[in-house]
Amino acid sequence: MLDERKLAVLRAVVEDFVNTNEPVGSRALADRHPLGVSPATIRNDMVALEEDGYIAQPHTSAGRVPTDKGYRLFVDRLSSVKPLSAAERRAIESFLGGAVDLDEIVARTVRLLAQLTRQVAIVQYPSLTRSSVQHVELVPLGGQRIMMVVITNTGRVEQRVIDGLGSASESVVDDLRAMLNRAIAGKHLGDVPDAVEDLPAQVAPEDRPVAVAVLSVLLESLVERREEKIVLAGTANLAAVDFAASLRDVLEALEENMVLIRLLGEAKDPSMLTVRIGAENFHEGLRSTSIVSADYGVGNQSLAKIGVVGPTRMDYPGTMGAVRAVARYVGQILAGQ
Amino acid sequence: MLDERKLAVLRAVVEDFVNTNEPVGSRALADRHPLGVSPATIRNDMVALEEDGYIAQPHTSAGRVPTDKGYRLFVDRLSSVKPLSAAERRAIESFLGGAVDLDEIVARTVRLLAQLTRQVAIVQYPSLTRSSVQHVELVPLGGQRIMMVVITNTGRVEQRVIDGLGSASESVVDDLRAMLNRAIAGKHLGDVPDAVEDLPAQVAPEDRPVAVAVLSVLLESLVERREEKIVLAGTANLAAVDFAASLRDVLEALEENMVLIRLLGEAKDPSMLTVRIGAENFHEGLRSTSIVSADYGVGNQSLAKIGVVGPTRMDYPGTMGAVRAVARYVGQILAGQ
DNA sequence: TCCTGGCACTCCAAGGTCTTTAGTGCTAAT
DNA sequence: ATTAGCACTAAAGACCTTGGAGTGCCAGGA
Repeated sequence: MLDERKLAVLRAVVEDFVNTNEPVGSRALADRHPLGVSPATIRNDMVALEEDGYIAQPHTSAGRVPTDKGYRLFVDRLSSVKPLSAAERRAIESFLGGAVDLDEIVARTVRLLAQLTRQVAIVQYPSLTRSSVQHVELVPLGGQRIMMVVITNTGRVEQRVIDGLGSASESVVDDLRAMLNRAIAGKHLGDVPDAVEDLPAQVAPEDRPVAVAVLSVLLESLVERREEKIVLAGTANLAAVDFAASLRDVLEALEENMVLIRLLGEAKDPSMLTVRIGAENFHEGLRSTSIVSADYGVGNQSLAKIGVVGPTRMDYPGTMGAVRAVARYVGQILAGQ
Repeated sequence: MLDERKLAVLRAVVEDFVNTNEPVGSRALADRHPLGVSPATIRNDMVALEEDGYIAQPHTSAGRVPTDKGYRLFVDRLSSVKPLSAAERRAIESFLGGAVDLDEIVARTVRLLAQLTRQVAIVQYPSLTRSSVQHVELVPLGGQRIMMVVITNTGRVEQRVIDGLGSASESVVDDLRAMLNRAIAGKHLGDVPDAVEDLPAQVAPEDRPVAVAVLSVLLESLVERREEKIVLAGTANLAAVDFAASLRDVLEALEENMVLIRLLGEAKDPSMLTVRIGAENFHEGLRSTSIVSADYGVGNQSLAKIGVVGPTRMDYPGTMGAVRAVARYVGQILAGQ
């Protein structure tokens, strides 16, 4: 049904359309690609490709444009991830190298990815749920308040103020802190609830309310609150593109963090590049965009995702190469920290 | 030179142009505003206003459009800040009320402001330099590393990993922590350098390298590093506007945090509303935008700024009202925390 | 059987002309 | 000082024409 040459034609259509942003005709194809056949033959192939839904005509007597299905086939079978140039790799290394803390690593990563791809980049903070507790700190503030700071092994810091405690003497706080750290330091966040379950029983009855309050805030902030932070960059790159949907819809979708998190999260194959094309994205406003995402992490452990959002008409090999490379470097940097 | 009526004409021109986004002519003005004179008279006034540079014609035989200078006069003398409706005030209160920590207060504030004004909102995190130290925590990590966490009285938390220390026994860290807190807890950040100057002399000679390393990181992260965090929301609202400069330029400017910080920082009169119109903004990409900003803080102390970026053709009274109201509420919320 | 050159056909995009329309500036009268 | 009237202007829209890129199909050739 689809012989070698028809696939070559589809590949050529995608490549040319990505370059020029104009429907590509049979003559132009024959000129620019060494297909070895005449425009008339290409036309016949195009009819077949169109019947199968891989390309479409904006109107009679215009050239052809790839459909979502066409891009999908291109990504799956007709292209390979394009490795970065040596210069680009060096740029990544030097740019990410100077970061001093997690915030800065993330901030630099997202800007770097936006710059490399000339599209919108998304970076998710290392997930809380997959990391483990490095240390818990309790700091008595003035009044009857305590600040709790939890540090994870990925360098993330969560803080929360606990209010409305009656008595909270220094020594009680000290005891609690020591007890907490004994119980959960090094533990996976998922295991924290079990680990602290019987702690209240171990404190003196009069201090139990304080302990309970602290624990409930701890659990709430670490486990129940699934909110995962993400950062964007490169939205200005959208202005250059003209979308089928309005630019406004796209920008709106990008501001809804929950949508983005869900999109990134729906990667098919963990630890691999995932590409979602056009209507494959469930969100209305992103119908005319594609998303290339990847996991990053330390060793085999995936911590979170990074990704790029651009028009369906994007340079898939290049974008995929950039995303994969940046994901790897971030993993290395995090491992080194 | 500019009598009452000419000012009334200017006010009417601004208001109509903001509403319709089309050059406004003398007939339309006479119809929609009770100026009590004929179009011909209005035309005469317009000539005077144009000679003085308050309005301009896109081309001969078009209506008039306010210039930056015209908007400036409008803001300074012809309009008053429009207070929010009761419903809006209630919305603010309930929306900001549910925030649990500083991050969430800021995130909610910026989204709220974007929604109220239908423009791009900017919120700056409470400045480090103006707050004081609540507590310093040192946490020994694995290896030879220490994590330092500084908590300020505004609820902000700065963390940093200190690496490459030779010896760092538990007791040394404990001593250092106690000493540090004695020296700087409660102190203004600006006073920290003086306060810690002679600390190294107080520790045992063999521990001095550790102390010096910790102090240098502390100073670096608190004082030298002036980077102030800001958050944006509502960029999608820009899509509806058509700018003289390209949308891309505006989006690019908005991604440069340092530019925004500088813009917010250049408020003329602290603790008051500041409006910068069009070319008054030094940044190229923001030549066709205006910025309304205000300080927020606790009591008389200004902690940081919030602001709104929109087209010069914006509803100044309404925007100013929203910015002022939100600034006040954020101050209250922070005070309550 | 597959490929190719040729040809008639289609549709869009660009350019040109004309008309309409909103608005102006000026002048003379009130 | 204000106004009515009028001639004038420039942009915006409607309409037409033209050119070109591209297609589909057919008949002939390898």
